Amino acid sequence: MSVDDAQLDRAFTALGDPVRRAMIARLSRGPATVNELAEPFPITKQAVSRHIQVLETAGLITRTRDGQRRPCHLVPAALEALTSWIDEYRLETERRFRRMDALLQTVQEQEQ
Amino acid sequence: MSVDDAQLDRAFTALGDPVRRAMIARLSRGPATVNELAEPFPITKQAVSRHIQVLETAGLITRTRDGQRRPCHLVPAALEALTSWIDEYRLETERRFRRMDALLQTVQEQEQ
DNA sequence: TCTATATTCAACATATCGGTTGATCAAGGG
DNA sequence: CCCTTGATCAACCGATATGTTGAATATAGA
Repeated sequence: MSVDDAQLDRAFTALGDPVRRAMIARLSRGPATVNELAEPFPITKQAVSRHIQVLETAGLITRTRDGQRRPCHLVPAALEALTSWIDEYRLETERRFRRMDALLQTVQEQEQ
Repeated sequence: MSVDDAQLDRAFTALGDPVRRAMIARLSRGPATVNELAEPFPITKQAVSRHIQVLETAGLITRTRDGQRRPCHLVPAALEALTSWIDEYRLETERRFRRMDALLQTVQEQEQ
């Protein structure tokens, strides 16, 4: 289950901001409204509202309705898509390193 | 082994660009110079050079020297730090979902 | 219905980003 | 000692990001 390039752009860029990462951390403990998410930050509700829109556009959160509130919910599958992308290249690199180590080992044994 | 907030900013932001992600993909298959990394892209070498600096500042790559070349190498540990950050919150969310499912199950059984 | 609360929209200022061109620096090879 | 090659620095430009304030919208509740 992979996502397109533009969606990866939006998701990684969304995580590149400390306010939005703090919101992710908060939402991992349960849904929260705009006001609740805004509480820890010294910025306006409007600014928070836009951070939330960035996270939603990136697919990292979804929003429901509860009267006049719009609770936000984390989307674990979206986070998983990001770790999958990263891991593909990290694991390839680590495999390559191990092959190099093994080769070096072999060469050293030959020399003896 | 965690990294500070500003470093996470830089690393996630660095991954939020398709050119830089393509460079990461390329480097997972082995070291490459600025010219080699520039080859697939219709942009100037200077622009590529700056993308590389962004990746280096983010700690995602390191650079060695080979004569006048400056080969780039992927740093798997830096990638691992990012997946760890993401996974912490994804796993917490998934655990919470499972607790909610279990609770719902219990309630439904009570009703019968 | 009137008012308060939750959220968003619009317009604006400022900063950063990603690209360009042109100049510069550093190392190698004839 | 030149000249080429690899890479970077500096100045500039247009687009986008992040914050502000003020107005608008929508639902709740007396």
